Amino acid sequence: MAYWLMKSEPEAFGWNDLVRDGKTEWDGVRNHAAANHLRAMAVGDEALFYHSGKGPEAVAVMRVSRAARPDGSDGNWVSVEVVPLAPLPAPVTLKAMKAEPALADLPILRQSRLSVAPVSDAEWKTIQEMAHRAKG
DNA sequence: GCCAACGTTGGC
DNA sequence: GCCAACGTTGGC
Repeated sequence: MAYWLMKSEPEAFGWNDLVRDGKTEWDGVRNHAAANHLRAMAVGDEALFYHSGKGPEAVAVMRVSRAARPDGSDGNWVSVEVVPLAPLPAPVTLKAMKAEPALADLPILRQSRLSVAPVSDAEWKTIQEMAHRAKG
């Protein structure tokens, strides 16, 4: 199973919206690198829901419930379906991630505009631990 | 094929 | 609100 991180502006579509809807089509990705990550997702993979914009932070975990398929737009863009799993015990802020040496290679820290990115097993574990620690 | 101009995203 | 990073477009 692979891990991912997916960004959305909460004003447009946030974690609460996903919980309310029960599932969502993760579409609108118009960046080839990010789209390739969507294509690499398998059902059962888990992804951090990351709120971009003001006070950027990872807030929850969701699960990929359907692999990538064409999203119906022009071109070869794809979407996946995701379902909510659970909120993190406490949000993990971008600031905290930047301050954590174990996350130095996290793709979103190296390329802030990448909206869908892989997270390694070790990085995932680190972020989970940070979330538990932040809860206190 | 190169590069300047422009638009978008996202952090601060 | 501003700016940096990045991608795309269009002129040459």
